Amino acid sequence: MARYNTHQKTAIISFFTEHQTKSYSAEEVSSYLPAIPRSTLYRLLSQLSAEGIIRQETGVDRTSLYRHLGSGCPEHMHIRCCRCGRTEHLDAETTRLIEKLVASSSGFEALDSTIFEGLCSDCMKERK
Amino acid sequence: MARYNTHQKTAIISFFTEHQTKSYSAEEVSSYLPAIPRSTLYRLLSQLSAEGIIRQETGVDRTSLYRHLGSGCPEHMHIRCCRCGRTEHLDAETTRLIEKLVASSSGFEALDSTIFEGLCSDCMKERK
DNA sequence: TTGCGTGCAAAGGTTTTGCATGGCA
DNA sequence: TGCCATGCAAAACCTTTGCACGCAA
Repeated sequence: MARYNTHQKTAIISFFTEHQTKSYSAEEVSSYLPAIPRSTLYRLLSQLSAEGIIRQETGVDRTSLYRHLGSGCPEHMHIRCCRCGRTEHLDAETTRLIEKLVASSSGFEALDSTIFEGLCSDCMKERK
Repeated sequence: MARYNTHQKTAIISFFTEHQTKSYSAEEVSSYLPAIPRSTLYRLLSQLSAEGIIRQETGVDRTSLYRHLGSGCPEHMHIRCCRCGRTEHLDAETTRLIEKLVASSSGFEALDSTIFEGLCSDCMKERK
Protein backbone atom coordinates (compact mmCIF):
# COMPACT_ATOMS: atom_id res chain seq x y z
CA MET A 1 0.00 0.00 0.00
CA ALA A 2 1.03 3.58 -0.44
CA ARG A 3 3.42 4.99 2.08
CA TYR A 4 4.78 8.26 0.75
CA ASN A 5 2.91 11.45 -0.04
CA THR A 6 4.50 12.81 -3.15
CA HIS A 7 3.53 16.01 -4.93
CA GLN A 8 2.17 14.00 -7.80
CA LYS A 9 -0.23 12.20 -5.54
CA THR A 10 -1.17 15.38 -3.72
CA ALA A 11 -1.76 17.16 -7.01
CA ILE A 12 -4.12 14.48 -8.25
CA ILE A 13 -6.06 14.40 -4.99
CA SER A 14 -6.39 18.18 -5.15
CA PHE A 15 -7.60 17.95 -8.70
CA PHE A 16 -10.41 15.61 -7.76
CA THR A 17 -11.26 17.52 -4.62
CA GLU A 18 -11.70 20.63 -6.71
CA HIS A 19 -13.52 18.90 -9.54
CA GLN A 20 -16.41 16.97 -8.13
CA THR A 21 -19.07 17.72 -10.67
CA LYS A 22 -18.26 15.05 -13.16
CA SER A 23 -16.06 12.12 -14.10
CA TYR A 24 -12.78 12.67 -15.89
CA SER A 25 -10.79 10.59 -18.31
CA ALA A 26 -7.08 10.04 -17.76
CA GLU A 27 -6.63 12.30 -20.77
CA GLU A 28 -8.54 15.13 -19.11
CA VAL A 29 -6.75 14.77 -15.80
CA SER A 30 -3.51 14.79 -17.71
CA SER A 31 -4.40 18.02 -19.47
CA TYR A 32 -4.89 19.66 -16.08
CA LEU A 33 -1.68 18.18 -14.71
CA PRO A 34 0.64 18.12 -17.73
CA ALA A 35 3.74 17.66 -15.59
CA ILE A 36 2.72 14.21 -14.53
CA PRO A 37 3.59 11.51 -17.05
CA ARG A 38 0.93 9.03 -18.05
CA SER A 39 2.61 6.09 -16.39
CA THR A 40 2.63 7.83 -13.04
CA LEU A 41 -0.84 9.16 -13.59
CA TYR A 42 -2.28 5.72 -14.25
CA ARG A 43 -0.38 4.26 -11.32
CA LEU A 44 -1.76 6.88 -8.98
CA LEU A 45 -5.25 6.75 -10.41
CA SER A 46 -5.29 3.05 -9.76
CA GLN A 47 -3.85 3.48 -6.29
CA LEU A 48 -6.34 6.17 -5.34
CA SER A 49 -9.15 3.93 -6.54
CA ALA A 50 -7.88 1.15 -4.31
CA GLU A 51 -7.69 3.55 -1.40
CA GLY A 52 -11.27 4.57 -1.98
CA ILE A 53 -10.50 8.21 -2.66
CA ILE A 54 -11.67 8.18 -6.24
CA ARG A 55 -13.55 5.60 -8.23
CA GLN A 56 -13.03 4.19 -11.63
CA GLU A 57 -15.91 3.85 -14.07
CA THR A 58 -16.34 2.74 -17.64
CA GLY A 59 -17.22 5.44 -20.15
CA VAL A 60 -19.33 5.09 -23.28
CA ASP A 61 -16.22 4.53 -25.35
CA ARG A 62 -15.09 1.93 -22.80
CA THR A 63 -12.15 3.90 -21.57
CA SER A 64 -11.81 4.61 -17.87
CA LEU A 65 -13.31 7.59 -16.14
CA TYR A 66 -12.40 8.68 -12.66
CA ARG A 67 -14.50 10.51 -10.14
CA HIS A 68 -14.08 11.76 -6.60
CA LEU A 69 -15.74 9.19 -4.41
CA GLY A 70 -17.24 11.70 -2.06
CA SER A 71 -18.85 13.49 -4.95
CA GLY A 72 -22.30 14.54 -3.95
CA CYS A 73 -23.27 14.91 -7.54
CA PRO A 74 -25.82 12.35 -8.63
CA GLU A 75 -25.72 11.43 -12.25
CA HIS A 76 -28.08 9.46 -14.36
CA MET A 77 -27.55 6.14 -16.01
CA HIS A 78 -27.23 5.91 -19.76
CA ILE A 79 -28.37 3.52 -22.40
CA ARG A 80 -26.50 3.05 -25.61
CA CYS A 81 -27.79 1.37 -28.73
CA CYS A 82 -25.46 -1.49 -29.60
CA ARG A 83 -26.42 -1.17 -33.25
CA CYS A 84 -26.29 2.53 -34.06
CA GLY A 85 -24.47 3.86 -31.01
CA ARG A 86 -27.18 6.35 -30.08
CA THR A 87 -26.86 7.17 -26.40
CA GLU A 88 -29.54 8.63 -24.17
CA HIS A 89 -29.85 9.09 -20.47
CA LEU A 90 -32.44 7.66 -18.16
CA ASP A 91 -34.42 10.07 -16.05
CA ALA A 92 -33.38 10.61 -12.45
CA GLU A 93 -36.35 8.76 -11.05
CA THR A 94 -35.64 5.62 -13.04
CA THR A 95 -31.97 5.83 -12.16
CA ARG A 96 -32.72 5.98 -8.43
CA LEU A 97 -35.22 3.15 -8.69
CA ILE A 98 -32.69 0.92 -10.40
CA GLU A 99 -30.04 1.81 -7.83
CA LYS A 100 -32.37 0.65 -5.09
CA LEU A 101 -33.26 -2.55 -6.88
CA VAL A 102 -29.63 -3.41 -7.44
CA ALA A 103 -28.70 -2.58 -3.87
CA SER A 104 -31.41 -4.70 -2.34
CA SER A 105 -30.67 -7.58 -4.65
CA SER A 106 -26.88 -7.63 -4.51
CA GLY A 107 -25.76 -5.62 -1.51
CA PHE A 108 -23.68 -3.48 -3.85
CA GLU A 109 -23.99 0.26 -3.94
CA ALA A 110 -24.64 0.68 -7.63
CA LEU A 111 -23.11 3.60 -9.44
CA ASP A 112 -25.22 6.04 -11.32
CA SER A 113 -22.67 5.82 -14.09
CA THR A 114 -23.93 2.55 -15.47
CA ILE A 115 -24.35 2.34 -19.20
CA PHE A 116 -26.95 -0.07 -20.43
CA GLU A 117 -26.60 -1.57 -23.84
CA GLY A 118 -29.67 -2.24 -25.89
CA LEU A 119 -31.54 -1.58 -29.07
CA CYS A 120 -33.12 1.78 -29.65
CA SER A 121 -36.61 1.99 -31.06
CA ASP A 122 -35.41 2.83 -34.56
CA CYS A 123 -33.07 -0.13 -34.67
CA MET A 124 -35.76 -2.41 -33.34
CA LYS A 125 -37.92 -1.47 -36.31
CA GLU A 126 -35.11 -2.17 -38.74
CA ARG A 127 -34.73 -5.60 -37.29
CA LYS A 128 -36.93 -7.85 -39.36
CA MET B 1 -24.15 -1.71 -46.83
CA ALA B 2 -23.12 -5.26 -47.51
CA ARG B 3 -23.76 -6.64 -50.93
CA TYR B 4 -21.85 -9.88 -51.39
CA ASN B 5 -22.21 -13.15 -49.55
CA THR B 6 -18.75 -14.51 -49.10
CA HIS B 7 -17.87 -17.76 -47.35
CA GLN B 8 -16.29 -15.82 -44.52
CA LYS B 9 -19.54 -14.05 -43.85
CA THR B 10 -21.55 -17.24 -44.21
CA ALA B 11 -19.19 -19.07 -41.86
CA ILE B 12 -19.59 -16.44 -39.17
CA ILE B 13 -23.36 -16.39 -39.49
CA SER B 14 -23.39 -20.20 -39.22
CA PHE B 15 -21.23 -20.01 -36.16
CA PHE B 16 -23.64 -17.73 -34.38
CA THR B 17 -26.68 -19.64 -35.57
CA GLU B 18 -25.23 -22.78 -34.05
CA HIS B 19 -24.00 -21.11 -30.88
CA GLN B 20 -26.85 -19.22 -29.31
CA THR B 21 -26.32 -20.06 -25.67
CA LYS B 22 -23.84 -17.37 -24.81
CA SER B 23 -21.82 -14.41 -26.02
CA TYR B 24 -18.44 -14.90 -27.65
CA SER B 25 -15.33 -12.80 -27.79
CA ALA B 26 -13.61 -12.17 -31.12
CA GLU B 27 -10.89 -14.43 -29.77
CA GLU B 28 -13.32 -17.29 -29.28
CA VAL B 29 -14.98 -16.87 -32.65
CA SER B 30 -11.53 -16.84 -34.18
CA SER B 31 -10.61 -20.10 -32.50
CA TYR B 32 -13.64 -21.70 -34.12
CA LEU B 33 -12.88 -20.14 -37.49
CA PRO B 34 -9.09 -20.04 -37.62
CA ALA B 35 -9.02 -19.50 -41.37
CA ILE B 36 -10.50 -16.04 -41.06
CA PRO B 37 -7.96 -13.34 -40.23
CA ARG B 38 -8.72 -10.93 -37.43
CA SER B 39 -9.12 -7.94 -39.68
CA THR B 40 -11.80 -9.66 -41.71
CA LEU B 41 -13.37 -11.08 -38.58
CA TYR B 42 -13.72 -7.68 -36.97
CA ARG B 43 -14.99 -6.16 -40.18
CA LEU B 44 -17.67 -8.80 -40.50
CA LEU B 45 -18.55 -8.76 -36.82
CA SER B 46 -19.12 -5.06 -37.08
CA GLN B 47 -21.09 -5.42 -40.28
CA LEU B 48 -23.29 -8.18 -38.88
CA SER B 49 -23.99 -6.02 -35.84
CA ALA B 50 -25.06 -3.20 -38.12
CA GLU B 51 -27.29 -5.58 -40.03
CA GLY B 52 -28.94 -6.69 -36.83
CA ILE B 53 -27.89 -10.31 -37.12
CA ILE B 54 -25.68 -10.33 -34.08
CA ARG B 55 -25.19 -7.79 -31.35
CA GLN B 56 -22.12 -6.39 -29.74
CA GLU B 57 -21.84 -6.14 -25.99
CA THR B 58 -19.21 -5.02 -23.53
CA GLY B 59 -17.65 -7.74 -21.40
CA VAL B 60 -16.35 -7.42 -17.85
CA ASP B 61 -12.86 -6.79 -19.16
CA ARG B 62 -14.31 -4.19 -21.53
CA THR B 63 -13.54 -6.11 -24.67
CA SER B 64 -16.33 -6.83 -27.12
CA LEU B 65 -18.59 -9.82 -26.95
CA TYR B 66 -20.88 -10.86 -29.76
CA ARG B 67 -24.12 -12.74 -29.55
CA HIS B 68 -26.75 -13.96 -31.99
CA LEU B 69 -29.53 -11.41 -31.87
CA GLY B 70 -32.29 -13.94 -32.05
CA SER B 71 -30.85 -15.77 -29.09
CA GLY B 72 -33.69 -16.89 -26.89
CA CYS B 73 -31.34 -17.28 -24.02
CA PRO B 74 -31.97 -14.81 -21.24
CA GLU B 75 -28.98 -13.89 -19.18
CA HIS B 76 -28.69 -11.94 -16.00
CA MET B 77 -27.09 -8.60 -15.45
CA HIS B 78 -23.86 -8.32 -13.51
CA ILE B 79 -22.45 -5.93 -11.02
CA ARG B 80 -18.76 -5.38 -10.66
CA CYS B 81 -17.00 -3.68 -7.77
CA CYS B 82 -15.01 -0.78 -9.13
CA ARG B 83 -12.60 -1.07 -6.21
CA CYS B 84 -11.78 -4.77 -5.89
CA GLY B 85 -13.16 -6.10 -9.14
CA ARG B 86 -15.45 -8.65 -7.53
CA THR B 87 -18.24 -9.50 -9.93
CA GLU B 88 -21.58 -11.05 -9.08
CA HIS B 89 -24.76 -11.52 -11.00
CA LEU B 90 -28.18 -10.18 -10.24
CA ASP B 91 -30.99 -12.65 -9.91
CA ALA B 92 -33.31 -13.21 -12.86
CA GLU B 93 -36.22 -11.42 -11.26
CA THR B 94 -34.24 -8.26 -10.63
CA THR B 95 -32.80 -8.42 -14.13
CA ARG B 96 -36.27 -8.62 -15.70
CA LEU B 97 -37.56 -5.82 -13.51
CA ILE B 98 -34.74 -3.54 -14.53
CA GLU B 99 -35.24 -4.40 -18.18
CA LYS B 100 -38.86 -3.32 -17.89
CA LEU B 101 -37.98 -0.11 -16.08
CA VAL B 102 -35.42 0.83 -18.70
CA ALA B 103 -37.77 -0.03 -21.54
CA SER B 104 -40.63 2.04 -20.21
CA SER B 105 -38.38 4.96 -19.44
CA SER B 106 -36.27 5.08 -22.58
CA GLY B 107 -38.01 3.05 -25.26
CA PHE B 108 -34.87 0.99 -25.61
CA GLU B 109 -34.90 -2.76 -25.34
CA ALA B 110 -32.26 -3.15 -22.66
CA LEU B 111 -29.87 -6.03 -22.88
CA ASP B 112 -29.52 -8.50 -20.07
CA SER B 113 -25.78 -8.22 -20.53
CA THR B 114 -25.47 -4.94 -18.69
CA ILE B 115 -22.70 -4.71 -16.14
CA PHE B 116 -23.28 -2.33 -13.28
CA GLU B 117 -20.34 -0.81 -11.54
CA GLY B 118 -20.50 -0.15 -7.86
CA LEU B 119 -18.97 -0.78 -4.50
CA CYS B 120 -19.37 -4.20 -2.91
CA SER B 121 -20.26 -4.47 0.75
CA ASP B 122 -16.69 -5.23 1.82
CA CYS B 123 -15.30 -2.22 0.00
CA MET B 124 -18.02 -0.01 1.41
CA LYS B 125 -16.85 -0.94 4.91
CA GLU B 126 -13.24 -0.15 4.06
CA ARG B 127 -14.30 3.26 2.94
CA LYS B 128 -13.94 5.51 5.95
C1' DT C 1 19.84 5.87 4.88
C1' DT C 2 16.22 2.92 3.12
C1' DG C 3 13.26 1.51 -0.10
C1' DC C 4 9.08 3.38 -2.21
C1' DG C 5 7.76 6.29 -6.07
C1' DT C 6 8.90 8.44 -10.34
C1' DG C 7 10.04 9.03 -15.20
C1' DC C 8 11.28 7.19 -19.45
C1' DA C 9 10.68 4.09 -22.93
C1' DA C 10 8.97 0.17 -24.54
C1' DA C 11 5.57 -3.49 -24.48
C1' DG C 12 0.84 -5.23 -24.02
C1' DG C 13 -3.74 -6.39 -25.96
C1' DT C 14 -7.71 -5.30 -28.70
C1' DT C 15 -9.40 -3.19 -32.65
C1' DT C 16 -8.79 -0.38 -36.90
C1' DT C 17 -6.97 0.95 -41.34
C1' DG C 18 -4.33 1.35 -46.04
C1' DC C 19 -3.64 -0.89 -49.97
C1' DA C 20 -3.19 -4.31 -53.51
C1' DT C 21 -5.36 -8.50 -54.76
C1' DG C 22 -9.13 -11.72 -55.13
C1' DG C 23 -13.79 -13.19 -55.88
C1' DC C 24 -18.99 -12.49 -56.05
C1' DA C 25 -22.74 -11.14 -58.92
C1' DT D 1 -16.57 -6.91 -66.02
C1' DG D 2 -17.15 -3.94 -62.08
C1' DC D 3 -17.00 -3.34 -57.58
C1' DC D 4 -17.05 -5.11 -52.97
C1' DA D 5 -14.56 -7.90 -49.71
C1' DT D 6 -10.41 -10.08 -48.31
C1' DG D 7 -5.71 -10.58 -46.50
C1' DC D 8 -1.58 -8.85 -44.97
C1' DA D 9 0.90 -5.76 -42.37
C1' DA D 10 1.18 -1.92 -39.87
C1' DA D 11 -0.96 1.52 -37.06
C1' DA D 12 -3.92 3.33 -33.46
C1' DC D 13 -5.39 3.39 -28.97
C1' DC D 14 -5.42 3.06 -23.99
C1' DT D 15 -3.01 1.10 -20.35
C1' DT D 16 0.71 -1.54 -18.14
C1' DT D 17 5.42 -2.73 -17.04
C1' DG D 18 10.79 -2.96 -16.46
C1' DC D 19 14.36 -0.59 -14.82
C1' DA D 20 17.48 2.86 -12.99
C1' DC D 21 17.31 7.04 -10.54
C1' DG D 22 15.36 10.33 -7.19
C1' DC D 23 13.16 11.64 -3.18
C1' DA D 24 10.09 11.18 1.15
C1' DA D 25 10.43 9.75 5.77
